[in-house]
Amino acid sequence: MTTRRVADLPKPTEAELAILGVLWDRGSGTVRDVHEALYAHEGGGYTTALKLMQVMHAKGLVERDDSQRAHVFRAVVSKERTQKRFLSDMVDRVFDGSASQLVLHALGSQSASREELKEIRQLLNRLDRESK
Amino acid sequence: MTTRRVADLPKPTEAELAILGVLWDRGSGTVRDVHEALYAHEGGGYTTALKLMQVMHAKGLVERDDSQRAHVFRAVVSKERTQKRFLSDMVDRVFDGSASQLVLHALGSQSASREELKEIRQLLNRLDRESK
DNA sequence: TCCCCTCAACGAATGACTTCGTACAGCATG
DNA sequence: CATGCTGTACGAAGTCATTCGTTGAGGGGA
Repeated sequence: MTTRRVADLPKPTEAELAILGVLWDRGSGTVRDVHEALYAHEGGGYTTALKLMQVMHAKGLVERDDSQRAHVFRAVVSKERTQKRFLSDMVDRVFDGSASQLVLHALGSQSASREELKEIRQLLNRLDRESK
Repeated sequence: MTTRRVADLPKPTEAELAILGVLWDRGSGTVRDVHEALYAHEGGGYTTALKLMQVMHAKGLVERDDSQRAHVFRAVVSKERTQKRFLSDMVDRVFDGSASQLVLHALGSQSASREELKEIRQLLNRLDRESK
């Protein structure tokens, strides 16, 4: 396996997702960056972070610039695309394929600010118009 | 481990969730019921379903009536509670804790019927009123 | 009674994810 | 050059989820 279409990339695991989160925030990062952001303060070993990132690279989830001694990693998949991926997986597996059921649960149980509610309402209006 | 508070129940795995889905639909079911609903048509073995349900029973996810020769299983956790659980896990892990970000993604990428949109709007109105 | 069918129990094998120990390379400093 | 620091590579071990084969119990029918 040398290359892989983006659509084929495996779903990130728990630990991989946390690492992607750091890379999305920073744009890019070394193993040390990730280790300090995620593992250092709770005793996680440096090589644990390293190994995970090597695995992620093998899977194609991250790309690596090894022109520096400390290799620089960058996420291959965008945050939005990954969020969408997780979302539709969950709609299928947990909400019987009904996204609006999920939305109702999410709105009902979690808190949203007034601005967020406004934003949701605007999207709702647009959807309403489009579905005419 | 003999008993366990509901709140402590482990998050169902992929396969466990599918089995819970059958039990939620039917109210209860035997291993054979579950096997036929999920595994039979794709060549999955009977003992695979059995083992999974034994594991689920050991974890406390299902209860078992063994007064009949074919034990009858029933979900311990409700569908709604489980949906909520998965939802908030995902909000934390994938959407940086923002439920409304998740809602926006879900509304944007998935389809919803007009009735569903209406229902969402009503909930939105109520939330808006309450946040005053 | 004897055989067959359905069932639960159990253990083994596999594969994925995670964690960590060890080895080794490059570089700077004394 | 020797030492120490920072880095990558690699493999082993542990855990968990999943799948399946085998065994044995129990009940019904020939």
